[in-house]
Amino acid sequence: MGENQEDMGQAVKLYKALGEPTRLKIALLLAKESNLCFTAIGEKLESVAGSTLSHHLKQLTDSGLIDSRKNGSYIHYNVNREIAEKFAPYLLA
Amino acid sequence: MGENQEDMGQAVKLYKALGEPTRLKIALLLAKESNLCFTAIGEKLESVAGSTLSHHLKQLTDSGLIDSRKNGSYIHYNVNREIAEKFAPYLLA
DNA sequence: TCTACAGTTCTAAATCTATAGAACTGATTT
DNA sequence: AAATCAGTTCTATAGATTTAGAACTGTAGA
Repeated sequence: MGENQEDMGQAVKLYKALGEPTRLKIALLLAKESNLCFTAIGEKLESVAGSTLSHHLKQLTDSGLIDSRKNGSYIHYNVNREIAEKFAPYLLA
Repeated sequence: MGENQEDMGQAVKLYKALGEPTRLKIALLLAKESNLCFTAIGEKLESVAGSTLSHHLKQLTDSGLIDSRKNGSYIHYNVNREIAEKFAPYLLA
């Protein structure tokens, strides 16, 4: 087969991350607007607690779909476009 | 935005369907070999009860990712390639 | 230094999901 | 008709997931 086990593991994580409405929204937000930080993302979602948002962002970054860069006390998030194209180009459409 | 609510709903269902190891395996199996029927799929997975397999196939078909065609007492399954290309081309790689 | 802000971790509760056994429907074969 | 095979539905259970409050860490600013 063309696919190996590591890929399968990453794919499951990534699709599981996207298979939840709030996280899919976050991914779509970040695909549209780069470099949003934690608070900015939270403001674009209606009523999500900080602890919940943190949990969702962790799953998305753990899957490899989004990258984070720390700048001072802010963390900026971006979609990893190479990964998105391979696994979920719908995000970039 | 380019994405509408219906698309979001379908996308969540589809990614949720793929975000589980057994279902991802099924999708990869079907991407590689077309027209497998229920029992043939079950045989390619190690130890999955029929009721469980039925449940998984329902989720995959409900998401639109796989199609089913009844032929006598058999049901044959196939990946919907148009949907796969848009949402998860990784399956076809 | 003290306060405020950005984000994380801990803990707990409610909900959801995966799983399979048993009983079922409907088509096929003998 | 009776038995068999393909697949579904019902029911129950163990485990995972989502959610948020509270307490926390680290950075920035007054």
